[in-house]
Amino acid sequence: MVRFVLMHTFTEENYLKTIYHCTLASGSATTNQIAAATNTRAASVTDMLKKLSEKKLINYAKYQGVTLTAEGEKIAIGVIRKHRLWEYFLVEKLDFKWDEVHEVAEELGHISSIELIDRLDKFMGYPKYDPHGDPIPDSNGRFKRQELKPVSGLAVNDTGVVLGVGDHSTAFLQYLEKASLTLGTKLTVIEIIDYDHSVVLQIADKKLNISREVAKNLLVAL
Amino acid sequence: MVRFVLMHTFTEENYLKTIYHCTLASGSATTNQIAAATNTRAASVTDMLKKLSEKKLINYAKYQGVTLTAEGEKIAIGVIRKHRLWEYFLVEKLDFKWDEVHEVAEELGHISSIELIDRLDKFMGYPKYDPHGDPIPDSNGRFKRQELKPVSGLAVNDTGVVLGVGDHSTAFLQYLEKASLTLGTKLTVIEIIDYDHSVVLQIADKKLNISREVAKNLLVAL
DNA sequence: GATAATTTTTAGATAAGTCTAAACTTATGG
DNA sequence: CCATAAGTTTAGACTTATCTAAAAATTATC
Ligand SMILES: [Mn+2]
Ligand SMILES: [Mn+2]
Ligand SMILES: [Mn+2]
Ligand SMILES: [Mn+2]
Repeated sequence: MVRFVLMHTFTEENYLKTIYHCTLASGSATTNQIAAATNTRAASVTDMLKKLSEKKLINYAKYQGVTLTAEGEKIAIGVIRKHRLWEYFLVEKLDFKWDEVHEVAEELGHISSIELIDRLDKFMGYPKYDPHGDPIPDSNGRFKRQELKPVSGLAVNDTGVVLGVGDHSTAFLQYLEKASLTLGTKLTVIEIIDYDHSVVLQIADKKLNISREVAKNLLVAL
Repeated sequence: MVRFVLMHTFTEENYLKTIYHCTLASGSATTNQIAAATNTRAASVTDMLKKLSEKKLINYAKYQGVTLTAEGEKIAIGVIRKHRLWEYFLVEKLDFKWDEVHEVAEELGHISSIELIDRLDKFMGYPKYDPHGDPIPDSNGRFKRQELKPVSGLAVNDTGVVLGVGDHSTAFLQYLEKASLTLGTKLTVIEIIDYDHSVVLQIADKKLNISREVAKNLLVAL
């Protein structure tokens, strides 16, 4: 099978992507975080960190966690671009639901051809956001991060439009689907229950109560 | 990354597909043939044959070559279905040329999801032939083999329509493209040169001389 | 039918990625 | 400020897929 010069393995790309996401989510990427996210053991992660460090894709000092180098980040963003474009394709062209696409896109996102992904991008009209509201980097790796707030951060009478999720699990996405809390939904906070911090929302002419857990992972633009 | 129960590795699938193609092309699949086709060494092939044999995907007896079992053939045809559907997609939807798609489809053809490929098939309207004229198996693995003849097998005054190629190399496909010998072209044999067995064709209002080598790999329906 | 040429298999290594168990650092809280 | 917990790394092993070199089997040739 084809492997191009300067190509990185499926596995290496996966680690880089994971490090990127960990850093974004929690400000840093530690061995255990990466192990949890990649479903491997800490010892395996350490091995890979050494390898990526030698390839100058991450900055690594024993026991100190890691950050991506410019080159490592470029690769990570490339993988994320592929992943999100494929998710968009699966939902918009092949009629998958938003909770069904992540696993398949995980595989598709490692197909090496850049030509392929650029043509796919063009075919779909250069979409800006994936089915979960996450921004799709352009072919130069540029994208705007949306300024989104979790519903748990809103006050009573605040209004927002659902534009993203903080949890991409099938379970959460299916819950939202069922509750009609899909992307683009406009909502207003009616009440915040003291006892359990659950939130009562007004959506069109209906009221809906969501738990704090849900509120934290439901992201809106004001 | 996801690996399903009863899934086979990328590599195993590749060997099965290669064995299928060898058997079709030359009636049998030998260690050296497989090694040449997969760009590996005979010793590596032997190792894999033992493994596939243990999994009951091939019938293997030392020194005697191999054949696919029913299960092995089913997997091979599944991979071929994916490969050809992706080639169709690349040409019809993403505007790749027929000589550019094989390598990319080689990667895409190993994405595990059956759901994906069935939806892709539907999205494209259940195409019957890939960009090289090869039949695309349906979701039950069924397909009709076309009865095609190489132009080298025609006699003077015979007429045919180009519907397939015997050589899928970039070089050959580009040659055909340049010579306007694309799929669907109608041709008549005007003359067969004794000296080198080259063939003079009448195509619309033009004459074209092709070598015996080309004539052998240009497949037509009468 | 013996010998030479070809093909295939075995033996022994290597590289990538993973694991468990044990050792080592760093962080914490009494 | 040190003892223990938590987090990380090392050591050693395993699996998959590959290789080269050498041995064995098959096939072709005289
Ligand atoms: Mn995803
Ligand atoms: Mn997504
Ligand atoms: Mn092909
Ligand atoms: Mn083809």
